[in-house]
Amino acid sequence: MTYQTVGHPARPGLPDDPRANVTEPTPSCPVEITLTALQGRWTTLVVREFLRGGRTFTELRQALPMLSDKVLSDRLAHLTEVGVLDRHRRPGRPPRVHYTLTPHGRRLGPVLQALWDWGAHPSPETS
Amino acid sequence: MTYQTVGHPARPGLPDDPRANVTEPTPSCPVEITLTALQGRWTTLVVREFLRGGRTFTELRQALPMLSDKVLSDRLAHLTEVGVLDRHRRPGRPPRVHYTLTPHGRRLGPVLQALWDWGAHPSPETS
DNA sequence: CTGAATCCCTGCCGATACTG
DNA sequence: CAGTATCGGCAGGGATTCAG
Repeated sequence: MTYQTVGHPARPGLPDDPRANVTEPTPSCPVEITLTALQGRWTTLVVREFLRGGRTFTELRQALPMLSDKVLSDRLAHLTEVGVLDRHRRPGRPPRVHYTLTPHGRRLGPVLQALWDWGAHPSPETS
Repeated sequence: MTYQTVGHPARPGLPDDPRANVTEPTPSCPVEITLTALQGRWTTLVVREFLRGGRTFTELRQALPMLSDKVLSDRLAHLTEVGVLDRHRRPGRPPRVHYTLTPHGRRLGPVLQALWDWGAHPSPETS
């Protein structure tokens, strides 16, 4: 945690970092990086399944029956690409592929927690 | 905070709530609610501007020059609708509209902080 | 079994032009 | 000044089919 401000009290979500002043949704902004990693329908639910332990393709399909194979495949590939998941081929019959969270991926726990907290808190404005 | 588990240690992002077991991206899931509120390009940057204080349409346009009027208007309407912003018409000449964060919107600070933290942390896997 | 390829459809985003 | 209306382009997501 080195991004925190030193000159004045920390304002949540507003670290004293040059990237906190971007005026465009540039990919170098940490917030954009995270949202990109979690981007796409079903992605957070897939991550949630992994927070409960390693999973194979088939197990995920059973846990999320409404998710099509193609999209599941896309999500797993995406999450692997951004360093959230590790992919392990299992030799043998039938061939299965095992996915696990990387340490980096495991750190998404607090992120989902924060998203959950805000959404779980009732908004007086929303009808 | 009543969603926390009671029977076993809390697992971050995995509260002991029936909604934590949804198998679809249903709008009632708190995580979905938050992601819906922050949905759309530029949205987090607009929220960031408000964490720095109330803003008028013109001030926002100056702060985010690459953001078109239409999209800015869309974002402000969306954020107002989900209870993040309050809208105040300023009578007089020229007519200005002032927006401020609601208490609910102010609670997005920690959310953006969590998103920032994860994205700012280097991933050993990402090329 | 675990995806990859293809196709279509929908919704977002951006630009431009117009109104109270 | 602060939006609304409209249009086009493009990318995301779902279903189906094919391959290693």
